[in-house]
Amino acid sequence: MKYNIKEIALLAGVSKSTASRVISGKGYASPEVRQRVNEIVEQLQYRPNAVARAMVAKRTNSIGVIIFREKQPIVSHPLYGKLIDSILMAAQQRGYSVFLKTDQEMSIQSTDYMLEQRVDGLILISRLQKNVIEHVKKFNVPYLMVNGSTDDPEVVHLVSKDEIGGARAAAYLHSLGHRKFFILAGPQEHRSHNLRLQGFREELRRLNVEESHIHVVPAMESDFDQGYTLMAKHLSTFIGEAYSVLFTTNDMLALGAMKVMLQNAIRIPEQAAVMGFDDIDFAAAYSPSLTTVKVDTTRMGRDAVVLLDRLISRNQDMSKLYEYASEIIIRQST
Amino acid sequence: MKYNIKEIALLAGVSKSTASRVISGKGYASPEVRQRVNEIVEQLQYRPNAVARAMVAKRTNSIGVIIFREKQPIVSHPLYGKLIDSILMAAQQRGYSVFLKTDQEMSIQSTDYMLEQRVDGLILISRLQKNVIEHVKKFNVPYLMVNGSTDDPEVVHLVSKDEIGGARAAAYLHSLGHRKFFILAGPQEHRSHNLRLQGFREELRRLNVEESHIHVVPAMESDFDQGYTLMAKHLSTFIGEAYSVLFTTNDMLALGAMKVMLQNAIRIPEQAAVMGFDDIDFAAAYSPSLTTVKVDTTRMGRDAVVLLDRLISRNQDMSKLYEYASEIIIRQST
DNA sequence: CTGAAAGCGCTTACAG
DNA sequence: CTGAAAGCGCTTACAG
Repeated sequence: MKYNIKEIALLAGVSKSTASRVISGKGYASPEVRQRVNEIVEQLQYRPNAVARAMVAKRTNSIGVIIFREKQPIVSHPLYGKLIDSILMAAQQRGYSVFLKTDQEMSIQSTDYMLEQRVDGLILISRLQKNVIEHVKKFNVPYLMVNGSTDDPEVVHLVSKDEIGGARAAAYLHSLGHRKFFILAGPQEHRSHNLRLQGFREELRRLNVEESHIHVVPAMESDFDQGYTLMAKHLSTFIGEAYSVLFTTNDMLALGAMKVMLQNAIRIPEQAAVMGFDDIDFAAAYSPSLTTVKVDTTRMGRDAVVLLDRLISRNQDMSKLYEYASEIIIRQST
Repeated sequence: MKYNIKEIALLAGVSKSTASRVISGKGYASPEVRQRVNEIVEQLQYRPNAVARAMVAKRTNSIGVIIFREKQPIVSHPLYGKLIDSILMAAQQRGYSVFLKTDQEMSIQSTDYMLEQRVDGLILISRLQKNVIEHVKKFNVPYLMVNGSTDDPEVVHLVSKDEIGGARAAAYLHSLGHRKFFILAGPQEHRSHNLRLQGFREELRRLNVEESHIHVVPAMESDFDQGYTLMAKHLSTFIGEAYSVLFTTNDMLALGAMKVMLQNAIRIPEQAAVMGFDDIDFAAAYSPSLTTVKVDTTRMGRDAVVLLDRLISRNQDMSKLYEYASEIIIRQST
């Protein structure tokens, strides 16, 4: 039930070359021949072998997407899920297939695998080891980074303006009258957690908020459980020292912390306000819904594909850094 | 910077055949030759071309995964995200790359695309049109269905025991003393929503719950917003007629409905209990956390790969239907 | 407009 | 243990 072009050609009474021309749609063929071949193709449900095509074209029309992340969930993480959805959609429109891989070891191995598959380009997501970039470079395959961090000015990367987002969050909360800030700060080796915290703190400084009125609790992870655990641990401090607001460097931490607060009958936002960062779907779904800083993941995903496509086909010069504005989304928690 | 085996062979001073043998690891080669080739490979960072390999092996070592779903979110849907995570992991362990595609039109096209890529096997997820199956069959490529519905006894498919799960949910709620049941039932053309509702109702019948004490509201969608909208619309009925419990055919609907209840200061579970189905991550994260029926998506994903692998390599006879027990997870909402 | 030939980068019998 | 040859399924100049 699987035919090749030779058989199609034979049945249509033409040469492989001619069959190829009509099937691939490039090159001349008389209308009669064209029709004859197409009939056979239809009848036999012939599907050209993309592997063979890739072989001669030296192009697979596929891109590799790797998410580097230590912890499960990976794809099922709300943020990355959104990104993948958007990448898939954009890739489809441009005729790319996508190989998806997650890499918990943040190793070179998954990248190597993609390289062997001869993907036309690579989208590297999240924090990856420096040596991964070094490695990819050696093979000069087009690639770009989304939401990662690098000090290498040559790397095309898409990031959100986390520092500004953090600053805006601080300004917004300050404008609401808050003067004592409790902060849950995710892993500082992550670019975004780091910049969000920095931006937030700097803005508070600018606003002359006393250092002693800012309490930062470092989080080793950045998930719901961590938010929950940490808030449970520090709740007495939070209440005892009368902090009026909690800011976290992502939504998951905020949601986890909020759950503790709700369980302890703290009224949000009356007794304490909460603000996160990312705007994952569940920020809106939670009750009370979470005020946050929105990162436009959908757009970043789409742009990643568009840019990679440009890198692949025209290889023209383009800027290396793409920054996405973040927007404050005000909801019930503040 | 991209070499082929011919160049490696040349530099190592051996024939392509020999180089191939050491690189692929099959076939004889003297230790000295082996080392010489490996050195060159290492030095040049040679990576064999998987496309060419696939060509001769007539095997790509890749599988295609397609999620059929009308609405966004697709990958970012908590349930499917989990499934993908698990599939990715299992595929990696078995040396498969995975092509991922989402298909909003539930069409044949995405499948065709995978077929052209000559994937070794196909995992079809969620509800798909009947003609997709017909189509795939023609190409006799190994495939299986996860969480879909089919009356075709030949199709290997993995499903959860939704009917039993529904029945158990009913029995559990009844045992808590509930006698008036309000139900939000997702699209009945979906196998799982349908069976969950059926199982639930049948159990109530068995328990002699009066028909008039069961109120079923049909939902056109199965997402958070739909749960919210529907509950908002029917809240007066719910309260007015003193239903003591809400059961929904999935967690998203439950969470949406719960939000309405919380906003109307209904105390959960004191005034009204809520129970969902799926056990997505946010069921546990919500406040109050949601009692639900757990579907072991992680296991289904893993098994899907294992079974597909068997289908691909040994093609041995195997059962067609794999059912997964569902387990009640009791949390704060009941 | 059409066909024979070469080639994409590998692997795999087959001889030696 | 090693190498020459054929072949996987296509496409692409090149002649005609």
